[in-house]
Amino acid sequence: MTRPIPGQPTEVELQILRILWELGPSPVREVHKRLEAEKGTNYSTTVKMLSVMLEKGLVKRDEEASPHIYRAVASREKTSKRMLTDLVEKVYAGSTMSLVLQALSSTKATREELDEVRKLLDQLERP
Amino acid sequence: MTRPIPGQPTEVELQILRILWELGPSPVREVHKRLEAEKGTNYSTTVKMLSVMLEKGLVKRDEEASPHIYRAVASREKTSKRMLTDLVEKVYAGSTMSLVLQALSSTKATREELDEVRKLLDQLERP
DNA sequence: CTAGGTTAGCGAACAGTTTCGCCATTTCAA
DNA sequence: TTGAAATGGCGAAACTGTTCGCTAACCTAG
Repeated sequence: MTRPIPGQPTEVELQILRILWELGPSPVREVHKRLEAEKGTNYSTTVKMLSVMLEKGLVKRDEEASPHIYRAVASREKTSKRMLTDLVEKVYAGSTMSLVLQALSSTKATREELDEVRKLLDQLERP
Repeated sequence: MTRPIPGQPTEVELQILRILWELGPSPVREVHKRLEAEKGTNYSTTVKMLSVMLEKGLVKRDEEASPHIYRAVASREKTSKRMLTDLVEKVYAGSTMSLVLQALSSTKATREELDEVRKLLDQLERP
């Protein structure tokens, strides 16, 4: 398989990142519990994936502590931004607005949420 | 890589879909021209990818015509919607709004574009 | 009709991802 | 202290996606 965009997290890597975002810095055991619940994989797999991610720089770990504590390097926001940019490029040849409109029109939102978007739009228009 | 969601287009498949969306129904040769320009791959590769995509149901082809004419089965909109849903699930555990806000705040938009979003918001609020 | 180019298809090579078995090391309770 | 359990790591197998060489079929100009 080829993942042309280097550094982009793969499927399982993303799954693990999400777990780390939710749990905060955690030992392998904690990450594994979640991962196993989601897909029934082995403890070794979790260890291995984390070590791969460590090499790629997707996570860091505190080796002083025992057991080691892992944490995501990039925030959820940064990661999603990168992934969004990537998706927009791949599907819409770069127009983020097309995607926003697409996303908005295909979701059920509460009035509060829509207001929040409006507020943001106002901010963007007069900085 | 494992792509747990079956039928989701992979990297190159998406690249080809975008070409088909732009060109409309086309023979392999046309698709290949673009793909080669983008990444310098061989004609055989394009043929193979299209046949894989045919099996997956991502494209259809008119076999009467010679050369065969390929066209994307799913529209750009449907595909992006599915991919967005997927991304939102993977990164935000389901909250599309988080993603919209994220996308909006990380892009440069013209006043016209922002107005367009507003218009959509109005529509959504009173149906 | 026929040589040369175009089109289609197959199978195998290759590369990155994911999985796990097995072993070494560490930790901790009895 | 020592044995059982937890932790960490390595390397190879299994998978999937991607690429292409080779061959067959098929047009088409001469």
